[in-house]
Amino acid sequence: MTGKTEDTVELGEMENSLGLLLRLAQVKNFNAFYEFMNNGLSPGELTVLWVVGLNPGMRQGTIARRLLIKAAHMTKLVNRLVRNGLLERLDTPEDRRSVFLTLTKDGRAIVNRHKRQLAKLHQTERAALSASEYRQFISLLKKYTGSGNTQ
Amino acid sequence: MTGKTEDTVELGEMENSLGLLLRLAQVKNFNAFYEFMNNGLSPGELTVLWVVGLNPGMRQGTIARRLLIKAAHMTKLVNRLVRNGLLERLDTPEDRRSVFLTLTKDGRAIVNRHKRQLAKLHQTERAALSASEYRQFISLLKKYTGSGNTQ
DNA sequence: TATTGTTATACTCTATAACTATA
DNA sequence: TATAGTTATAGAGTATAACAATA
Repeated sequence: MTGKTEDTVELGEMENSLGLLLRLAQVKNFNAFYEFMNNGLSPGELTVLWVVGLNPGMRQGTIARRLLIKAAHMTKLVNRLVRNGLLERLDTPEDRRSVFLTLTKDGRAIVNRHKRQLAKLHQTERAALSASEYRQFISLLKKYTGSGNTQ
Repeated sequence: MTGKTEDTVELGEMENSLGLLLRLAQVKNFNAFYEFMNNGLSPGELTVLWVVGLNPGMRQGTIARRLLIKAAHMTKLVNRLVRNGLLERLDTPEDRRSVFLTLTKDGRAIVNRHKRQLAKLHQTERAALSASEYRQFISLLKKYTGSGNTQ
């Protein structure tokens, strides 16, 4: 199978570059996502729906900060999901600057469907790794990102 | 939930989602990149320059496939780098459809400067991890992405 | 004055498809 | 016919700044 139709690309130190590897990993992960999750939703949209489902009535800014989504983009993303009937903005007397979010019935249905597909996706995602390697991979990612922190 | 715990976002199973963690990691990594690499170049541009430097005269399509850059985007990226005087297209008699790439003098200077800053960046990137954790992190990323393969 | 969210602009990257010029 | 690259279009995500309403 070593047909040498494709040249071997020398990467040097870049082969151990965290930045490049994270990008390659994300592309691979995106492909797996779109293969298993044909909801017509992007990973970002689905994540926001999921988080609103677990935190009904939470301010959109709080969610955006946790997911490292910029405020301007969060507005567009929420607009899209509201337009598609998956998300609702709640007007609140508590703080009338804020926007509080909740899922619609359709939104909850999408999240539940996603939940059932999540297992299949995870199974595919870790095909290249053993169970313990996968656990460690997740653990290191959490440590690197400082996940668990509020911000 | 009576007493709203301030700003604590519940993620549920999403807390162990490879996709979300990869995104959070990439944002963190991008921030580190822009903090240490003030070349006016994006990570993608610098990576292409680096790879061309290590593989002078290679076809741009070959490099694009290895870095998972789509052909259409690669064209724009190369145009930008050529316009900025960092990259040169070589016309070749061998296959006149192909575009072969090489660095200009300025391009080589940028890559060398980047090389010296890479150590500092890597030091920052692994601040949250021990040396052995960092090594394992890289190793797992390579395994997950199938890095080492040509494609 | 500071904060929450919105609007506007611009740029990077992705995804497709149609196109050219070679092979 | 197939391949290498280009062009065009659309959309997602990011970054920044200016802005309105509210606190």
